[in-house]
Amino acid sequence: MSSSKNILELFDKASKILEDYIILKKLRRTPERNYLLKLIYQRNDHFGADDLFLTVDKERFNISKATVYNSLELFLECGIITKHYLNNNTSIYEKAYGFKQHDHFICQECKKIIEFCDPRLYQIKKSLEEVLKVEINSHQLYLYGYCKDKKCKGKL
Amino acid sequence: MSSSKNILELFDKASKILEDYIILKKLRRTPERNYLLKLIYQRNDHFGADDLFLTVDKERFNISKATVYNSLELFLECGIITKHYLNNNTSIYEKAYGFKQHDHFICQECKKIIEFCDPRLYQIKKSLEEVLKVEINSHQLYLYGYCKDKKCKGKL
DNA sequence: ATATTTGCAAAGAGTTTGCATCATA
DNA sequence: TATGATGCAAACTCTTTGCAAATAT
Repeated sequence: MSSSKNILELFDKASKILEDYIILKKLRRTPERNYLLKLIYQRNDHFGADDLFLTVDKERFNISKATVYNSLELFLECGIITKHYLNNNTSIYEKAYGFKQHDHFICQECKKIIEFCDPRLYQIKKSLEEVLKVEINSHQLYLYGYCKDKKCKGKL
Repeated sequence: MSSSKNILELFDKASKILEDYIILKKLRRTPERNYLLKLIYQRNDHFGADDLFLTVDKERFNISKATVYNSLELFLECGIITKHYLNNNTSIYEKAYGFKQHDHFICQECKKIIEFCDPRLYQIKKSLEEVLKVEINSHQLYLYGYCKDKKCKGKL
């Protein structure tokens, strides 16, 4: 979700969260992970593991797919990125720290993703916790349909 | 979502929908598809393509995975089943005709799925259509958290 | 007769794993 | 120096595709 906050500042805070997590779990700092996190916070889209892999500057870093997947997993664990499972059995990711939890509308024709945030969802979640007798700590809502872009034909 | 209606009756109506669709699209009736649809309406869970494949009575039918996938695709097209993309990049399906559109809570510990239905979601969808200037024709809402089953340890 | 649907096997895409090497604490 | 992390390649899983044979209309 777009934000007026400085990207660098958010990257900085995400880095600190990662740092803390690394200390907590007695892991190790690596240049690969730092670089990947920076790449992620530089982009403003939903990207796949392979998209990220392809944007690695091959002159400066020799980063393998395994490392990309390992790093994404770690970033997920400490909550600085989120992961979505869209309609083709592949995962897409987006930076999460400093960005409001939000949901997605996906155009079935042109695949455009529109993000939105509706506070009423939180009321629904709260009341469902009681009704279902569960503890809810996250959600993903996907709306599917057709956008009305000139460029998009929409439903025929 | 559990329903008090007769399973056979629902299967019957789903079959008719399929029948109409087959005529409309000038496709052909096949015993494989009929059998698979019956298998689907006999079960009450969320199943993968392979789960369905494995329940085929090998004595009576020699059904390939390709046919399973083809059939599921067709059933989806005419709306008698629904498809979900859960957290491991595989698809699960469930019968849809005669069952209320509903959403899912997934326990992160024991993977149990609890279904629910909240009418407030429809209000949200309606108003988002105006705000986002889109046409919404379906949605999927997944809530994640911990259930409070005795059998489930929940969050540690 | 015609063209859809099938089974089979192979290909494909995305992700995970095994292992030797590297490098951080 | 002990162990976590890496790169590489192979393995794996789920899904799709190509093709010849079967079958519904």
